[in-house]
Amino acid sequence: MEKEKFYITTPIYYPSDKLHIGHSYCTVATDTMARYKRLRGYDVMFLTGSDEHGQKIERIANSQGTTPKAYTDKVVATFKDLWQKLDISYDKFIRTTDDYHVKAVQKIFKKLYDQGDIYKSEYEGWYCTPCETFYTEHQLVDGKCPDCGREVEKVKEESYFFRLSKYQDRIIKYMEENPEWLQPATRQNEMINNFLKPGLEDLAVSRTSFTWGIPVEFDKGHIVYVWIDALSNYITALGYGSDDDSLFKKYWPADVHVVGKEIVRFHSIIWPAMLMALDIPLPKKIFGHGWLVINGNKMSKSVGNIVDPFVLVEKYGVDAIRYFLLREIAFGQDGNFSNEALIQRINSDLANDLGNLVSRTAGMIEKYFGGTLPKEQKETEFDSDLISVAKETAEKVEEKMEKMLFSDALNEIWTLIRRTNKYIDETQPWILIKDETKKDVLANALYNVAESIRIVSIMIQPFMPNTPALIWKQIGIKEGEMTDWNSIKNWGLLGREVTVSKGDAIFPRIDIKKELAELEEAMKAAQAASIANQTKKEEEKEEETVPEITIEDFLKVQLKVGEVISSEKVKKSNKLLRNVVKVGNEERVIFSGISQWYSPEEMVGKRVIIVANLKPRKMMGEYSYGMILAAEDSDGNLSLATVDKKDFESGAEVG
RNA sequence: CGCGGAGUGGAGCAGCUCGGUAGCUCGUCGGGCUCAUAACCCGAAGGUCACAGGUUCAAAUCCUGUCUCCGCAACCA
Repeated sequence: MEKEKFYITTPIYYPSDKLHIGHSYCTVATDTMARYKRLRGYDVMFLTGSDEHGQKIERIANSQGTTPKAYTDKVVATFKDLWQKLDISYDKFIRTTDDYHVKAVQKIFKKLYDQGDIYKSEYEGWYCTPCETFYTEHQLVDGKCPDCGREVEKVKEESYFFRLSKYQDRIIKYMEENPEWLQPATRQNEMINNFLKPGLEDLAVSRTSFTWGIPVEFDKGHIVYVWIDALSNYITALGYGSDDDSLFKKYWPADVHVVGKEIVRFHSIIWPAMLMALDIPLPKKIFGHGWLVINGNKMSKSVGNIVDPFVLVEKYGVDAIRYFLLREIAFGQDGNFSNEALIQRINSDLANDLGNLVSRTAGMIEKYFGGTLPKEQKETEFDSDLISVAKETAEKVEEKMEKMLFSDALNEIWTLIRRTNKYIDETQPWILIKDETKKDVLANALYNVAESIRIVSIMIQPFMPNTPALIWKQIGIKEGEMTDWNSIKNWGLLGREVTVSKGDAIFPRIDIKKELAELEEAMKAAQAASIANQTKKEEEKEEETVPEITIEDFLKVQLKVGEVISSEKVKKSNKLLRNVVKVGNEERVIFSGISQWYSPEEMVGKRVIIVANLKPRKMMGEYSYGMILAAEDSDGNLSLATVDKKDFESGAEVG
């Protein structure tokens, strides 16, 4: 009989930056599912990759004095390195710069154009010449460039459009008829309410404003924009649009696209519309997972709370990290990441519960029987409950895994681990050993514990690729029939004469206090290194580009001392303070993006230096009259420029 | 009234679709045990299920309203 196929994908990641623990989380989850399906006998295709085109990459490469291809080659190498460290068992890694992908995308584009699903038109936008960037109406800030604040000019850019609107009703209908299609269910409501019901607009699918991308074959100057380029990776990776599409025929439709919640929209609206247009079946499922948040905050470079997976793996090993990610966070929801929680989990679940169970079992078999259990064994009254829990666990784990409820599945496995620890207490081997006539009972008890460990070790395989082998070595079994998934439903498969060889602790306990301190430092060092790298480059660039000015230029800027009369946080903004500043006899409102470093209370009474003749600018619905000066260090921390005499006259000129 | 998510014992979460004894892990306290990685096992304390109304014999669960937090967006002079 031919194996059933299972095609699973991660998003393809954008190499504008290093990958962080959030990307790792997504990929680890996908990998775990892939491993699980392989264990269950499926013919699995697991795809991941990189999305390498676009203006941003072009710019970064330029700023580093290199080519986009050379730049992405470098970053993609670090992707692969990370996946290797995390034991990601992908079957294929697609790069959107791969030539088969490029050709296939061109074909797709042409086909859609020929059949009228793509048409040429132009879209109106705003162009900032210095930044060489297009903006849409709503991206503008007070009618100016959101990047540099300069004037923008209205331009029409020629572009190809995909008839997204045409597929709107079909997508809504599809979602309503297949409520399981987009998981978790709340995401579907979001899509329908936010995007589908208000109405879809046709989608601009080409650009002429940059060149790093896949050219539209029949219209030079146009580059295929991200939608068609990136999304089609899921089919081009299988050879769709190439001479050999046997893999595509075999594996498509995908069984599940695992994606982050921020890109659910693309995968549940644009991608299905494209597939409908191409007359290709839709993926069977889209799973939008949540984010890892750090102490309740989103991970972000500007906050500086990026967690580096390399550091963690280095310190605790892959299996512990993988376990933590999948156990601690309910898949589909946001979850907290913290070093404390990580170590807590490692100590309590891995070291105490699992590691110690293996240790004490191997220890007893060695100590009481010299390493091998005798054949003569006699049942105890506690056996049946342990055995039935083991059987139930196997069923429950399968149930949870089908729904990708990784945390729940692990929870079930740990229930069996705890039950096994309890069984040892119930049977009291250390008492039995004192009675020569009860050797058979003792042997049986230890056998059951070993058998339970065997079953546990099989079920944790998808989550922890390395630990099972360590356990097998200790309880004396080899990979094969005895480690097959189906064998977990078969209590007693392990030979009665178990031979152990006690080794080192699988998961040593961690001194939490000491470790936390060390970890903080390692993270900081890693961060500092990467930030230093960046800022160095930025500084070099700035030094080059900031021209000298004359004293006349400088005198155009009117600096004055102002006294902060009152200050309040601006609602809905995480950086802005609204300050009322007294400058001489007048009071003016000045907004300032410093609330991360200064509380409103602290601000009041400060004598700050302001730019007094700055053109007023509307922010958050109100005008700001001037700018409060602050210094910014290399980490982005701000410190206000103030005058050092506390009651210095406000309104005084600075120069 | 932009959209969405969340508010459950000290912490982190489950339960809410299909109303009916509030559950799990960690932590705390007490006990047991000693084979083991100061581990394991048992027990206890601790919750007006954000708040206010409503439906119902019965609401954490359904309905209405309010508040707070988070994300998207906007902004970050």
